[in-house]
Amino acid sequence: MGKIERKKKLKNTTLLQTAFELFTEKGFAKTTISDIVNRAGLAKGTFYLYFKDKYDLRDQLIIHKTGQLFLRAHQAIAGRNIHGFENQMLFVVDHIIGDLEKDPALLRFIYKNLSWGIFKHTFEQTMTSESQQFYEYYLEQMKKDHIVCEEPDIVLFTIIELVGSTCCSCILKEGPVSMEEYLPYLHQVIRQILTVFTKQPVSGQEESDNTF
Amino acid sequence: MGKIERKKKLKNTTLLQTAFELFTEKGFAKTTISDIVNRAGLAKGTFYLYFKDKYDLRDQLIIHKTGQLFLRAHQAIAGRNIHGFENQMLFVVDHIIGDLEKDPALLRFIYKNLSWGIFKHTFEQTMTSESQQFYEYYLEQMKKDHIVCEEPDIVLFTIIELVGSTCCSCILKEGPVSMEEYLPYLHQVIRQILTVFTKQPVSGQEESDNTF
Amino acid sequence: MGKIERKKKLKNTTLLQTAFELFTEKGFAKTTISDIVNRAGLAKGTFYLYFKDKYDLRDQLIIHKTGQLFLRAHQAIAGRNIHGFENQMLFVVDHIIGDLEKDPALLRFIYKNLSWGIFKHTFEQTMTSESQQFYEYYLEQMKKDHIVCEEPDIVLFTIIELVGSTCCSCILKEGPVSMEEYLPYLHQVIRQILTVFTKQPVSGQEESDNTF
Amino acid sequence: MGKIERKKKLKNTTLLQTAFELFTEKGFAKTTISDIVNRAGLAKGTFYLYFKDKYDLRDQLIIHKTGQLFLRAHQAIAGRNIHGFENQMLFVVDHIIGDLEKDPALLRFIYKNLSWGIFKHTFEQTMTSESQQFYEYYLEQMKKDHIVCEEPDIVLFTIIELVGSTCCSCILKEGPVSMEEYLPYLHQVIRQILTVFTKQPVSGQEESDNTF
DNA sequence: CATGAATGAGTATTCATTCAT
DNA sequence: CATGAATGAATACTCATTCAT
Repeated sequence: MGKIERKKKLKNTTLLQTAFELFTEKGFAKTTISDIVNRAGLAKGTFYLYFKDKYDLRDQLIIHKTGQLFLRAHQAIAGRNIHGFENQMLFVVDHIIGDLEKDPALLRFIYKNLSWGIFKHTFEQTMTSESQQFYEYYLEQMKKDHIVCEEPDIVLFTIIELVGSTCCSCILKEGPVSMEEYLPYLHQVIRQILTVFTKQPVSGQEESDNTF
Repeated sequence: MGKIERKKKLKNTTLLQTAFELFTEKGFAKTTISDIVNRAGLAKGTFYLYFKDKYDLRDQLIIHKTGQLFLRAHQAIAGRNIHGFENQMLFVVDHIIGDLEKDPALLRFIYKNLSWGIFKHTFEQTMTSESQQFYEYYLEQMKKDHIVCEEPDIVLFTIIELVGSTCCSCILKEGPVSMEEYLPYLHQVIRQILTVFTKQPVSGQEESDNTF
Repeated sequence: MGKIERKKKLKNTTLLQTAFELFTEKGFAKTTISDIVNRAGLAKGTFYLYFKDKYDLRDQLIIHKTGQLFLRAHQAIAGRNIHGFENQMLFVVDHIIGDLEKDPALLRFIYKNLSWGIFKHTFEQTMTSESQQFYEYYLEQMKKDHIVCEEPDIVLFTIIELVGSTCCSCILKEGPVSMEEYLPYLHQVIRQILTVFTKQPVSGQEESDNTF
Repeated sequence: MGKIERKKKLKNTTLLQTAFELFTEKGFAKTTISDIVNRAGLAKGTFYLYFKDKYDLRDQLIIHKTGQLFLRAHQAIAGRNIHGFENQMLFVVDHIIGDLEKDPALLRFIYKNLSWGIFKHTFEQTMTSESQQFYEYYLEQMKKDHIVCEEPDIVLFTIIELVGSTCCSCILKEGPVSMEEYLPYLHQVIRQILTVFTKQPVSGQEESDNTF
């Protein structure tokens, strides 16, 4: 019976994967269920065995894809030796922006829902592991740096909203500036946000603690 | 023949107005051209005399409605005696948020396109007078306060994106916090942004005025 | 503008006619809107300009077709010299049964809704002229024969229900007997019904009156 | 292995029972095989082990349910002391009408197929015991009352068709009259039919009883 | 300019039926 | 015998757009 379960899982994944390809290629609105199942090599009816409708699939996909964005940034930082919470956050932001610049279709798909996946867990049990992982990493790094933050959620929320929103304008639309031009300012704002809402430890020891 | 001109203008306005009602009532996707012309009391063909398609109408409407949002805030401030650029900006932000809280349907319609109207003019001639007025007011107030700002566009852009984006999450979605809870933090971030990217005049005369 | 009206009327009729052909050929359930508009040479959307859906069309058609059944019987009797109300009624019944025997597909379509069209008018203003004509003829003939009937509706209703129902069983289903065998019995029952619920004039003068 | 037989019988009954519930709740057309097996707690494939398709199931059900209608009337009469064939027939008719008035959903389901179950046996071996029982009771009672009837089938057929057909119109549709108003007339017609097609025994004892 | 009848491509969704397990 | 995942044909209905009047 494990065989059937595995087959089902595979079909689910195939459907998600194929749909994402088509959504980024032709856009969500112009992608039909037929397109998806045709490319996935499945029957139309099968789609409805796995998803309520196109919107259900899209929402699952947005959460999954935003989660991956954070996950990739999270994984990338693991290999580097980046000291200090602030620098880590900026690295993550840069990494995400880099991903989105390379893949504007992904950005268009996620649109301004960057923060969605991250804060779903606040209310629901079913945390998407990917974004949940990043969220825990975020809290952990604060702790490691002995940073005291009364409202870590609000700080993260503010940063993500700002990044997501400005990315959309700078990369996709004719925002007032290009992402390249905007980046230094964005960095500065993020630094300010972190400075204002967190209390850095007084002494300098933390630097040595941070080393890993 | 000014009479004909006036009639045309009226039809245009009626169409915009009716469409907005329907968009906020039933959502953009679920509103059909038929719905619009039926309620407007016009013929289907007439729609195409005034707009290219539903998307054209929507875009005009978003720009118009975001413009009005800024215009109303701008007009509201005129009656008050609010000193200091920062306080003025915060008043404007609060006023806009107040409007959006009262009318979530409007927020849903504008979605995260708050900054759209304001920066259209950067590239196009056809500036919507409403948002353009606010933009000029913004620059003027900076000048009045002898504030030096190298990139006023970027500052404004950052603030508007942040406000628009967080409004959507806090008011429409189950954002991590309610707007009420978030507002103090939003204020603080905006103040920081203004502080960092502008240079206040050296002398302290105004400073004392600003104190409240 | 009469031209457009005429065109609309024509399309409505074409749609009704074509649908009836298909309903009797393939049955109601197996006939699709596509079938209908294809054969009618019209566009799919046009169908919905004239009918709410397939069921709306069917109901209009049943009323129309039952009406015609009565109308044809009514017209046929005009040419004959049939004396006496009872004989006239039996002629009408026989004529209708004859039509239905010749066209079992029509019978299958009308199914057991023979009485529908006749008694719609009791409640609605919009009487289908065809069946309404017959109803008036029915009352008129009673009057001419000086027949007193307290509940002419109930008498007619009983007869029509009996005829419609037994026709279905004898012609379409494997009723206990064939229509041919059943007919004499049916006649006798109808005669009984008329005898019991009406009061014939006492004297024999009426015979001469009836002559036309 | 009577156990297996019993299990199969149970599933068959469950399926019939569940389907009937759904047919009367949502109508035949709107009830799907999925609906039926879901509520019955069986697998989809199992349905096809017991019935050819939905129509097969429906037909079995109509015959069964019409049979029960006659059976219940038959059982009810057993407890009473109703003398005379005519009175017995009227009691049966009233009992059936009573049942149908209490359960219009059942009437809608049976529609105008009341006579179906009764006369199936004329051709097929597989007589549904329920309706067959009534048929035999009907013949027996005639005999008991020394009633001579040349075509008992036709008499029964006429009565059942009339009852079924007028019930549908009076109870379900906006027939020209309500069932309550129609009932006396229906009784009279049935009495007439019995009178005309049967020969009462010469001796007058019962005759006087019957007269009312 | 205005109309609104006609169009027909386009799409989501359902559901009876099968068959490998 | 029983299951239920998979199928995919089948279909109703919508709606933006056009164009003859």
